[in-house]
Amino acid sequence: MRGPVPPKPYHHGDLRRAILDAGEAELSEKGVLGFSLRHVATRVGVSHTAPAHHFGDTAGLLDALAERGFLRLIDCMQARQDRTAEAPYEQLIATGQGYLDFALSNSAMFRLLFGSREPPKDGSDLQAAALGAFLHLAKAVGALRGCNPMQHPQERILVLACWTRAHGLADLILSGYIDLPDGEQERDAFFRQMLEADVTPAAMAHS
Amino acid sequence: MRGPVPPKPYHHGDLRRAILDAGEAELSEKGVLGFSLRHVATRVGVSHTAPAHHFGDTAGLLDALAERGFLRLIDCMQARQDRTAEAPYEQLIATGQGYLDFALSNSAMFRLLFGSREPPKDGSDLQAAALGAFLHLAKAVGALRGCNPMQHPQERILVLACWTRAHGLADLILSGYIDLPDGEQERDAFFRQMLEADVTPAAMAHS
DNA sequence: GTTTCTATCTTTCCACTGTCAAGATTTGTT
DNA sequence: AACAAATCTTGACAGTGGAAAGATAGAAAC
Repeated sequence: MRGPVPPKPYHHGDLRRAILDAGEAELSEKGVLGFSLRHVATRVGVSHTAPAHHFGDTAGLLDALAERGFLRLIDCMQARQDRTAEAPYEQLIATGQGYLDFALSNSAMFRLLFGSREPPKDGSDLQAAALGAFLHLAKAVGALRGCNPMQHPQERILVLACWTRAHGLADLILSGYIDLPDGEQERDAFFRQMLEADVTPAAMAHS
Repeated sequence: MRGPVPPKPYHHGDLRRAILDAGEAELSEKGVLGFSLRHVATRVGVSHTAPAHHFGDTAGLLDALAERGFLRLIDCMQARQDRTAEAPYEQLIATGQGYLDFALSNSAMFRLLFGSREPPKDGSDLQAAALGAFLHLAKAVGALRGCNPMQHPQERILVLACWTRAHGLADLILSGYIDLPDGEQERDAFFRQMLEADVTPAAMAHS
């Protein structure tokens, strides 16, 4: 026999984290368009205005979620790198494949990070998180090229080029305009083929 | 002296087109997230349920708008090609630059086409419109390669590679993560640099 | 130990949204 | 002229985010 369960504490204790967790679930289930702040609050079991105190408005919560998202993106890239040979070029490919892993298994979050809203404000935590993800890729390129790409404009272009290739592929797959082959190995091979495709002027000229 | 203006015709006459026009304006002003069906109806001067009869629900209107959007995308690519030398490679670059022109000057529409919603259903008009845009790019690649890319899997990969490069760049610029240089010529040069960047294994290996 | 202050959460209310059902109006058909 | 179909309006409903004001708890001050 236990005593009467305390009905519900007025103060949640760790509401901010709980809302972020629920928001992440809500996002992956309903997508950015179907995202409901009230529904998130209901998930946690608090009133629909409780999130406001921690995140301001819906945009504030989405910002905080996106900040988390960039960390998860970095995790995905790193996870692929960890189970890949340490040759710098293989590490770079793995980084890109991790980028795709993230996009395919967290499509709504991916859309939140890139496709859905206004660009992050200068100096915001969100912008810093995005920069962190970019630097993770830059590091992989730097390891291959043997220098810090952020200090050489020409090298920085290479990082951007790698990024746009992985990103464009991920986005078009999620949009439903590029079909993926079945099977994990086939997918990886397809992505490598897309990333390494030689569309330089010289290569395109002759078959 | 004119007679009394008839107060307002009960039947609009060309409401479908009027709603599409207003919807396009609403979209570019408010974006996909801020898009309001009622507001579109108010723009046209009809009741808030009038669009339903022509487009079903909001998703139906957005589908119709996206269909238009793909036509405009083709127009943008063609417009660039028309004012570019006829050398096949230059035509291909122009196609990509037209893709960017569209994305930068119709950002909300671009997001509607790619980043915001469910993939188009098989057999839908929307899917056909999207295929049209893809074929336009494929044609430019085919002219350079001297064959029909849709009939050769290896050539098709090249089309997809070109597409992902232009698309990824456009999307990351709109997201605010890649800054564009000022000036039209500088922009074009930057985009050419990004598209032609050689990230093939051999090129990345040595500086 | 009591009081006061501040952060946290709830309740209530409002304007706005998309969609449904029913009715009004016009056009087209026979 | 009468009927049928298409078009548009009115009214209602549940759901949304946000603002304002009140309730509660914990922390700090005395």
